[in-house]
Amino acid sequence: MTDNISPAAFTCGLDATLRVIAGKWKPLIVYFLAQSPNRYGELKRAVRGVSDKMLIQQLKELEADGLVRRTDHKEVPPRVDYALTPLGRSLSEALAPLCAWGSENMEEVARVFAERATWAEKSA
Amino acid sequence: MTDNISPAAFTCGLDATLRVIAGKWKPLIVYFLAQSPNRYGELKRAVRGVSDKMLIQQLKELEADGLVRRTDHKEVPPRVDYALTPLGRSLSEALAPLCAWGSENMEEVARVFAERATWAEKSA
DNA sequence: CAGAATCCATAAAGATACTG
DNA sequence: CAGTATCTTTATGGATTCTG
Repeated sequence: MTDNISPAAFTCGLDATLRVIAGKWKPLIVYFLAQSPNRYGELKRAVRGVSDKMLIQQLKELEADGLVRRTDHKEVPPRVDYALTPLGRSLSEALAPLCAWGSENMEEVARVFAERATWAEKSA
Repeated sequence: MTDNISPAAFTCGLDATLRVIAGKWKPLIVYFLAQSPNRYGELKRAVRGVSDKMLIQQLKELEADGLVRRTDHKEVPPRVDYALTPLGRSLSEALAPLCAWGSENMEEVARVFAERATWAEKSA
C-alpha cells in the first residue's frame, strides 16, 4: 500500500526525467539559465515568445522541483534573479546532447516540418 | 503583422529537438525502439499505459519525421514492425543522458512529486 | 520591474467501440 | 494482430488587465 502504485512511480529513468521537464518552456529555461543566471526580464527576452504567465508558472515548478533557485533582492524597483541549483545544472548537462542533435539536424528537421505545413495548408 | 516567422524557424538547436520529440510518448517510443526493433504489440506492452490511438499517432509522426521506419510484412494475421532510422538512432543516443539523469535522481524526483501530491490532496 | 488574477481557445490525451 | 473512428475530458497555453 505504501510504495505500491504511487503517483511518482516511474517506469524508467527517462520517464522520471520527462515528468520533470514536462512543459513547453522548461527545457529552454534550464538551458538559458545554464549559460548565465538571469533576471526575470532577461529570461523573458531570452525565451522568445513566452508569456509572463507561462514563464512564472514554469519557474515556480522548477523551483519546487529543486532545479532553480529564486532570489528576491527586495529592492524597489523589484530585482529578482534565477539560477540553477546543482541538480538543475546536472540536468542542463544531460540536456546538452539534445541541443547538439538539434543543431546538427536542424536543416533536415526544418525541411520535414515545412512539408507538413504544406499539406496541412492543402487540406485546409 | 509583426515579424513574419516561418513555421519551421527554430530559436536554437534545443528548440528544434523539442519540436521533434514533442508529445507525451515519443521519447519513450524512441528509447524502447533503440533497445530493439519491435512489433506493434510488443511496443505497446513496453510503453506502459499508452493507448492504441496515441501509440499509432505518435508512431506516424515519428515516421513522417524520418526517425522511425515501419515495415508491413503483409501477412495474415498482420505483422508490422518498427525500427529506428539512422536519424532516429542518433536521437536515441542524445536521449541517453536523460535516462541516466532520471535514474540517478529518481529518489529525489519521486520525493518532490510525492510532496506535490500531498498538498494537491489538501487543497481538494 | 516582476509579477498576479481572470477568462478563453485550442491541443493533447483518454475511453470506448469497431474492423480487415 | 494491428490498427480506425468517434467522442469526451483534461491539460496547456495565450490574451488581457491590474498592482506594489
